[in-house]
Amino acid sequence: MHKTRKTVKIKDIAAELGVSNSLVSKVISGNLGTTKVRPELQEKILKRAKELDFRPNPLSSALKRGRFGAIGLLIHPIGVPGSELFDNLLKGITKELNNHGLRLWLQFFEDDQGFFDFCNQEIHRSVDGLIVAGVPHPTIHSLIESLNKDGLPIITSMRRHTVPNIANITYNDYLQGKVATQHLIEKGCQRPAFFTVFEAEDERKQGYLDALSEAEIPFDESLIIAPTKNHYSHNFSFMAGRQMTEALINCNVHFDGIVGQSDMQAIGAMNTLRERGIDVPSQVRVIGVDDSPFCTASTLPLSSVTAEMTTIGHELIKRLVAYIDGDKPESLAVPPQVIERESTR
Amino acid sequence: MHKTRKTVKIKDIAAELGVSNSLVSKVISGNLGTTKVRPELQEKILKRAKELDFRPNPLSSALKRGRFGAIGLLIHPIGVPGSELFDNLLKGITKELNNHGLRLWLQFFEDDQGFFDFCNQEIHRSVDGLIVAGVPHPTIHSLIESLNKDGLPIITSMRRHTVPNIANITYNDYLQGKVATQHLIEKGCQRPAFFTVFEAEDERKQGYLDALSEAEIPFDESLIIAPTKNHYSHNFSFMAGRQMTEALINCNVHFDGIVGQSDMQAIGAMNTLRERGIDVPSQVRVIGVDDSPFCTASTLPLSSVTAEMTTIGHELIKRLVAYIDGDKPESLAVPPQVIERESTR
DNA sequence: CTGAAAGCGCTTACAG
DNA sequence: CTGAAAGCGCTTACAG
Repeated sequence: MHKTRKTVKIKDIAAELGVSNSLVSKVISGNLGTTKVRPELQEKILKRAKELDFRPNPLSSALKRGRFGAIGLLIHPIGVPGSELFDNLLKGITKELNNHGLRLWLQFFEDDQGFFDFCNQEIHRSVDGLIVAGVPHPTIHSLIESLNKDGLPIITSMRRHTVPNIANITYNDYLQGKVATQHLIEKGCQRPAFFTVFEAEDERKQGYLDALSEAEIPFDESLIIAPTKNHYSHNFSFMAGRQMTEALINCNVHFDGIVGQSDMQAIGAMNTLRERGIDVPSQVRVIGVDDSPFCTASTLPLSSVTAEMTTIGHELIKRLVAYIDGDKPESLAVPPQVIERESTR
Repeated sequence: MHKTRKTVKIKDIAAELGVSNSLVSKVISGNLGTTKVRPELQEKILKRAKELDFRPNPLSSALKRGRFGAIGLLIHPIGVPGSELFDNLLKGITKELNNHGLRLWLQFFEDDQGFFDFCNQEIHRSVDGLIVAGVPHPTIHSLIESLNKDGLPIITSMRRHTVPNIANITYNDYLQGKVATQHLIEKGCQRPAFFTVFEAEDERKQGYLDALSEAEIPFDESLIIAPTKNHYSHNFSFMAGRQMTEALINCNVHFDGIVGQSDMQAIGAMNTLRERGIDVPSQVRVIGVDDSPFCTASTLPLSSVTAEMTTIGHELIKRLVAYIDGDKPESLAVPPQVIERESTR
């Protein structure tokens, strides 16, 4: 066994100064309550505590208070590889947690089983609140609901299939589609194509349609195109972007812009366009989604629409903290920004 | 305040079954010690605990046992954006932690101040061991050493400037340089160029030199090239790769391969080569480092050498767990793999 | 075979 | 002005 850590305890200080444990605890925590203490004694206690670098054992405090001073983050790590969406979320969460003096328990889960395992691991028994993020399968929804009903404050950050009665904070698909399209229109596009994904509903597509109609540009069905294969990792890929671009060209569709569903798709599109002798941005302007590191790594820097994951992280914590204090939070879809680069200049 | 969570406690079960708290605790934890219990009573206790979904409060157990059942991870998140090195590390760590039934406290720090703040946040008072990862400034070394001397098991995962007397687990720079070069030589390169970075010592370069000499290829100084600007975020960038490639071409250096210091550099190089009408891989073979998502997103898929971050994560936890149990661990530099793609075929 | 009791290190309502 | 005492929910050496 590793050498045990020596730690200063309240009773050590109390014994040394000849006062009670209670007084030391109260002075140090600042929770005097009805207690009065002589300023010079208070001073003396604080001074000694500082000298000894005393810190209350968080376990004992938590046990006594019934608060853990911690929140749990349960992540289902699906996302476009390299997009850094998850990294930015984590950055936002940890930063905001520090503002509240809270700590973070982190756990990943790959599938439903992983989520059930988590519930068996009792992390939810060690936190004051929980965030569940990712694109998990709806089978875990009832478990999330039941944890919440048992009194655990929970907020999710899921893209689809939100849990009934649980606030959800995520990016704004609708506005992402809309502002990306508006950006192309502002730059002069009259026939922007739209890459879609293999899904029943697509809010981004609605954003695209609304942007067109607000600009009084007639909608042409042939400008909407989907990948040929329905698999999550394929839908947003480089190859999907290439395939859809090939398809547009081969079908002789006239288009002067492309709204991708990811930066990877958009870069795939740019490469195909270039190979076919079509210039970006003079002949076709291209914009992606996520504002990932790929944008500045491609041959021609790619314009993109942000996902605002850092902001989402901040909001998750702010609202979870309020929730723990009794305010049931509202859902939120954070509006995106357009980041303009050479691909749409 | 949010509705308090109702939880089943040991004494609830004990009261209900008319036995002592002690017996319930012992039966459930499986630590009977010298205690004997009638099988049918044992059965009854376990059955009821299961029915009520009883889980011991981890805080109480930890307080009593003096073990927290948790380890801390303190990350200094520098790394090539989009490389996913950090994500993979985290994946390895969390997976291995689950095997040991341990939980993870996560904290980021941007600079020295962040590290000191962390130490004020007492996370190290709530964990059985600590991992410090990244490329932090050496000013925090003494603090790490002193935490360790106070009895906290610590392992680092740092690239340079390891802390004296603290085991360090990271990727193997030397072998990365060597196997990348060997791969190019196997593919027929006789004059591979080597991108270096703006640093005093460069283990990868030594790997390159040894690979050449083992293959009896004479070393030509003009094949070694560095970026023109010394800034961390520039050293490994796309633009650095372009600049170094331009420089090689402009100086009329004859070369038939490139070993990059990152995938971004290598992709920058491939783009420049292509623009200058030089074919990859037939005229110049290119290989990167990190095996990041960029490799399959570039126009021509890029061969790369892995960083093995998931393995590093596993090893960190395995060794930290052993350390907590009393075995002071050794350092380790995990050997890389070559992932062959079109850029070196 | 089983339980009473002490204790992990705090916090706080209550009594002087 | 200050302290004794109870208690958070477990665990375990010890006594029957």
